[in-house]
Amino acid sequence: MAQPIPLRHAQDLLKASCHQCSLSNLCLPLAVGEGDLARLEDIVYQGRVYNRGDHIFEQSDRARSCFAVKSGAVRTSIVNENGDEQVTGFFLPGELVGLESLSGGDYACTARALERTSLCEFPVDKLEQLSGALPDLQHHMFHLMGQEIQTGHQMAMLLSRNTAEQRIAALLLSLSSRFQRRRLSPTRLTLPMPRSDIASFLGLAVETVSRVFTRFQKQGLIHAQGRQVELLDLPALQAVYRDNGEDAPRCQQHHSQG
Amino acid sequence: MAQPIPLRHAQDLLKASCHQCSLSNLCLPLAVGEGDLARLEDIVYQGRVYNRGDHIFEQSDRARSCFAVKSGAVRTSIVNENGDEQVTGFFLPGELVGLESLSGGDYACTARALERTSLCEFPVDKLEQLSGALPDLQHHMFHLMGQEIQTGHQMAMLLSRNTAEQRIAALLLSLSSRFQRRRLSPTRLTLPMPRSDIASFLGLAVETVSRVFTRFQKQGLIHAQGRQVELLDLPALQAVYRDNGEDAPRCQQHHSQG
DNA sequence: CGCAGACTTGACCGCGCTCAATGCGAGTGG
DNA sequence: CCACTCGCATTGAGCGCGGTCAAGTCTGCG
Repeated sequence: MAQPIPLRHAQDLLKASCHQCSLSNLCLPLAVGEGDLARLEDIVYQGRVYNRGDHIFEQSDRARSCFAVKSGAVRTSIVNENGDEQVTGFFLPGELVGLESLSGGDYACTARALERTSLCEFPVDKLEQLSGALPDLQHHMFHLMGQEIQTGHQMAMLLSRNTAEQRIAALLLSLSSRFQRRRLSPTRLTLPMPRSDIASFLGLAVETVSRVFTRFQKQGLIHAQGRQVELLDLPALQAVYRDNGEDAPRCQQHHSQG
Repeated sequence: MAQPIPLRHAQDLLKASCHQCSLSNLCLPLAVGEGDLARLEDIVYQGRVYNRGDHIFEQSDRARSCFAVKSGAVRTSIVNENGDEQVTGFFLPGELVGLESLSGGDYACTARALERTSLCEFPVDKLEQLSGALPDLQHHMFHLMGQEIQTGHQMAMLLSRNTAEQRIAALLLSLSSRFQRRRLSPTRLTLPMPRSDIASFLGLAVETVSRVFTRFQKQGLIHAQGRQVELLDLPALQAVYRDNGEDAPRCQQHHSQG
């Protein structure tokens, strides 16, 4: 996190530099050249800190900004007309939250900090202006949004055609590779979210998530204690994700083909 | 593919004008002023015609263009490493296919014509260049992509928290409103896709789709004969989508709350 | 008219949901 | 230091939605 920064004026704090950020190679700065980085720093509010549970933006509020995660973790969720909530995404350091706010209008989801989290804020109007001026930035924004769309389709596939075990394996593998991108261990993770968020995100009941975790543990795939998870056998997890674990088709399983 | 159009020079064929297109108020032209429309027409290949089943682009091919549907209908699908296919979207006249190709790289899905279909093709590189020059166009592209992301989240919600009846009601209502946008009847539709595509899109078995259609018919909500569907009671369909139809909670139903 | 592909209908059964009870820290006050 | 509580996580019992398998039925087309 970003606390031990020497206390200067708030101005300075908000204008800390992307140059020094360890995530600049995962975040927007990677899109622009050295010369243009100053212009990006010019529109960003850096280093805002949120505590666990703090709301970053709220569904139906006017969408003014999108955010890059600097440290901590964020979850987004939507509430439908029925009143029940679904988690739509988890965001780790280096990732952008609220890209869909570039559609203009209001936020389509609510974003909350899952733990102590610091964010950089990009006002959408300025980001749009700057994208018009910097082709590389525009290209990168298109790239990110395109990827977000693809992620959505992958998610739809996961939710509609895969068993509970496959969904959870997929989530663990996704987290693993995203931890690895940040040069953290891909096998020893601390989940930033409770089981209930995992359940909501994957379209399962909490009980099912819990049961699958214990099943994986008994099979020696993971070692889990609360939010501390060790992935003991990545290839096996990938096999679970791909074809539900066993090559021997013991019996018919849910959703075997379409 | 492009046969029964009066034979002129290919040049003329490809440069038919957005000015005259009845969909210009649903499509990209709506984003740019009269003066800039020529520049959009300049980069578009108009009026390419595809027959039912023709592939428009293929997953893993180099992503060169996105497409606007002029008439007919398109479906996109992805094939995962397991080899099974999932339909990820249906596209009707006025809608853009392959927006996620703006991520650069390869197409993440396959697009096929569901019936005789004509499309306008926008090369992504030129579209990107032009977006840099025309802020309104860039804004609109961001808008469209942001909406696509939101649609994905809605889809995830539908797939993970809703019953078969709710999913099918939602699809029918979606089609209804999209037909209405084009000033067609919102209650008498001809489905452009077979049941199997509906099933794949909604994460259901074909048999289930069929059963729900007959159930809806018996309840007087729709009248369906093959792909001809009449929506007899839109409010009731909306009620089904929202809370599974009945105000009396007769018994516990799948996914009642999260 | 017969064949193929799309759609429908029925029988059966399993995954994952609901309901309900229990285990397990962490924070609080006596 | 322990009793109490509250949130989170785990475990068990029971059952329904929707999937698979397997026949039909309908429709268009050569």
